[in-house]
Amino acid sequence: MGGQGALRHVSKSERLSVECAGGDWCPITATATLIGKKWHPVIIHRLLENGASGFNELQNEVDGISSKVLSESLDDLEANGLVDRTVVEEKPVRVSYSLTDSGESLERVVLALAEWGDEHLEPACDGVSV
Amino acid sequence: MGGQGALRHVSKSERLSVECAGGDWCPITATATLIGKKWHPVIIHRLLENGASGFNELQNEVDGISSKVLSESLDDLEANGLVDRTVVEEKPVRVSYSLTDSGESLERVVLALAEWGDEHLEPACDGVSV
DNA sequence: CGGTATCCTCATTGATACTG
DNA sequence: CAGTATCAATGAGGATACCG
Repeated sequence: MGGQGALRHVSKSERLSVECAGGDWCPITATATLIGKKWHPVIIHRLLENGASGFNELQNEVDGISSKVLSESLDDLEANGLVDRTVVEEKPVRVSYSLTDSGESLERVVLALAEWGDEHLEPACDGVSV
Repeated sequence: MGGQGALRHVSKSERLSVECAGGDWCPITATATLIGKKWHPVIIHRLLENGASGFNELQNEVDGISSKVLSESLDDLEANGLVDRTVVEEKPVRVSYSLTDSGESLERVVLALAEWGDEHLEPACDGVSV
């Protein structure tokens, strides 16, 4: 996948540096806008952990999210091709949310987020580093 | 303050999974709250790229940010021990913002963000434009 | 240069309630 | 189970102006 074979010979960090410089489109801001919606990363993380889930199932796992916000988030995520919504025609009818390929590729990001927070923000432990 | 006691050998992903489950403190949300402020990741990225920078210097590099928001962001970042503010007593007096150790450790996160956006959101693929 | 102080507006959330 | 509808509250972000 990722068939944009046009780019070559420029190192990734170089490109990123240039792209975020100013005036240009910035992948960081773009991504942050996409998944920086407060609940999005958690939802994705849950989906990553548990695989396909139903709506209420998801709501239970996220803790604190309202159905409205979950619905909106899912909507947004779906619109951006990150999650897949499938209606399972059984009885009772269920809806299954799962990550698309693109969504799964966010694992690195979400994990990076989680690990950093885990290492630098732990609440119960002593103060933050100096 | 070592009082954490027994630190079991639980895999990292296992811990993260548990921590984000529900009711508990969640490192993902916590981190997202910290650096998900729309401009924070970009600021950090710029600092990562260019090293210590002055206020206006930073404002120029970020493109589009107002002094107010930059000020607030920097404030927030500093309060969370991510950036360091140093007044350089020269002439003319300057202020230098740089990343703390903790801030630099965000490189993985920011890079993950940037790379993902670069690979999945490229504007040319979408037909967005000025 | 390096910020603060206002004011204003739009986006997002949360609570609650209701539906198929 | 899986949402949608409303409404009120919050707050982040932008524009502009001003100060040391």
